[in-house]
Amino acid sequence: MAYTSTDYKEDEIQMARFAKALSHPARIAIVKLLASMDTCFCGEIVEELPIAQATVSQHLKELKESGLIQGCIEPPKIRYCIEPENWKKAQQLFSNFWQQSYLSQIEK
Amino acid sequence: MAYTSTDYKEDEIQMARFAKALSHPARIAIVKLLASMDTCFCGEIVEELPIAQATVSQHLKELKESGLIQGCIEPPKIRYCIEPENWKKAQQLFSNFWQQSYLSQIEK
DNA sequence: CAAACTTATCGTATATTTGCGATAAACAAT
DNA sequence: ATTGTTTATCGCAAATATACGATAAGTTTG
Repeated sequence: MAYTSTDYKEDEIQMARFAKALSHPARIAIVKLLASMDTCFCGEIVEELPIAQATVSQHLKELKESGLIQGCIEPPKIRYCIEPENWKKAQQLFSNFWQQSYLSQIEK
Repeated sequence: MAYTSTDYKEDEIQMARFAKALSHPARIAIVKLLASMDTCFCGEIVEELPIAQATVSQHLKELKESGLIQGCIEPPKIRYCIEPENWKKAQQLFSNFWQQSYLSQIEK
């Protein structure tokens, strides 16, 4: 990334990171799968999606780097699940973001 | 975009579109500005951000294309504001998304 | 009409993303 | 030890995104 906290607020950068992680349908689908199944293996995800294993692995890597999910090794597989701390943080950032609108004031 | 609704659910594609629109700090900052000020002119946005006018215009275009904001011509300026319908739609998509997690069940 | 003002678009350079096949790495089972 | 299973990484091609200066397009004002 080219920008720094000198350019933008730390919260804005963090929220943009989460948003970027969710900016592809495959990653949305992956996270929804994890959120609904509690946990699952990479292989199960590959079966659900219309893309190759290598590509799924790449999307998983990005989601891990965003902090939204984590993977624990359970030889010979890897079990993926939501990362609770960052999940909550993201939830809050987005919740505040949407409600910040003057529209939200009108609705209430 | 290369993918279709054959590959992913329409909601996932739509949510990814909104997320993509918010995947850059500059665009987050712009939308926050619009949400807080109710409406404002392009020029005011340019003054707030650490990027050139041409770049701001490009970000505004992307936000418009995502449907999150709209611009009405008020010669010689252009007044930008949140697009209420899509804002609400995005708000709902994200709200459902975050709450879908098993974590949300635990919290309640 | 000319000059000033506001915003969009063009052209271009660079960086990042997406997708895949091929292959490696790590471990289990035989 | 060899084989099979599972996931990550490499290397590559194509597409998209980011940023900016220069310039155009539209409108107002002098």
